Amino acid sequence: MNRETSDVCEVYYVNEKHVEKARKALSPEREIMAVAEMFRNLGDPTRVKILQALAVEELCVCDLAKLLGVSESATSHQLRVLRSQKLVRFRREGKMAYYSLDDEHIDSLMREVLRHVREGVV
Amino acid sequence: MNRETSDVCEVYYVNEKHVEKARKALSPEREIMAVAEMFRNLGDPTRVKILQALAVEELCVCDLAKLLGVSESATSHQLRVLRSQKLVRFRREGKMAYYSLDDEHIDSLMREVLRHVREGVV
DNA sequence: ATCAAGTATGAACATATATGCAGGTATAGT
DNA sequence: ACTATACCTGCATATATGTTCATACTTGAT
Repeated sequence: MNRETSDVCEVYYVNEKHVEKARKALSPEREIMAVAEMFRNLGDPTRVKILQALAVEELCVCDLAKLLGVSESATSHQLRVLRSQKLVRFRREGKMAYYSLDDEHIDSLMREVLRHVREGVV
Repeated sequence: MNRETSDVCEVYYVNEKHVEKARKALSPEREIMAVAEMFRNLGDPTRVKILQALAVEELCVCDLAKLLGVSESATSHQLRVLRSQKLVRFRREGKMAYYSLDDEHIDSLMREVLRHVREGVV
């Protein structure tokens, strides 16, 4: 019944106060997009494996390809994705390109998610 | 591609020691898959917004739909994804379904990624 | 019991993603 | 110079993912 007339309506259907409060907590759009893209780039089994492997020590593309059981081309593609997000970096040494984690807290991020996943099983 | 003929090649081309060492560091396949799926589910702008909003306070579907500017159906779909990963939980109160973060370290995870993203801008 | 509100689900469509292939670049050794 | 090695990149495409529409469910009120 006439709900936009009284002052009660605000807390009746869509709670505008709550919506406003939540809206203020949101990051700006470009940050949201960046965060989502970062997560999306982490959201592939092959890339997760790459990051876990690189958490131990730096590896070249052919090592990674062998480890993952996929072609070097595919490995390179995935590394490009990870590079674009500054998740891994690489150094050239002669013909080889050695990849490593760009950041230590990438590893801690992975571990935290792993913990969450393991809890979920319980 | 494959060159496992001489005894020199092991430390020359594909470094088997490194590969083996890295392989041992990898989580079992199902955990890798779970981690990847978790990240993938976090990798959508709408879902990131939902989590940021719920970090403040619990909200019902229609509040979230209003906040996000998408249909309630779409909101519900996204919430189902988040529920499947135990990222959010909900309680029914009458007709309403109030959603909240399932876990406090979801929030800390989000913040850590946000930090990484902001560093990247520098 | 009927109706409407709030939410959930299923299927179809549109878009995005991962991978292999083929070709290309850069470097080391001869 | 030339060749081979290690890696990178564009293109094509099969698969996966997100969104929309229509429909079904659940609850509270009449």
